[in-house]
Amino acid sequence: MEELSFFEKVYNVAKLIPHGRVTNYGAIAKYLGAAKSARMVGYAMNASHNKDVPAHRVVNKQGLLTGKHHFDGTNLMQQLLENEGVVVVNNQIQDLDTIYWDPSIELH
DNA sequence: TCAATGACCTGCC
DNA sequence: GGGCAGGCCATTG
Repeated sequence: MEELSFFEKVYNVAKLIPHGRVTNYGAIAKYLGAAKSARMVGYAMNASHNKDVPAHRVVNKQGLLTGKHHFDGTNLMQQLLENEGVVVVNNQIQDLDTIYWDPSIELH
């Protein structure tokens, strides 16, 4: 795992996000041991379009779909989340505490 | 090649 | 308790 670059690690963790669950950039960064690198996680998501990474399951800590603008459609990200049972209103995830998934806790 | 930017978060004043 | 600036790695101009 440590042989992989930061981006590779981000991709691996993002792939482990359960169906219908969401997490934030800081949680992934913290799990990777770089809590201050949350920015890089977001940037990695930008480069994860070619990868098999569910970038739509990764949002900011406020539960806002800040990266939705980077998807093809206008509300594609929201559609994908709603398709998994995640309630999204006005680009903001509802019941975030319920569907929140923390890799540092779940994956230990 | 150097400098700036980017789907953010944490810590300090 | 709120606001501001720093930090991180990779990519683009």
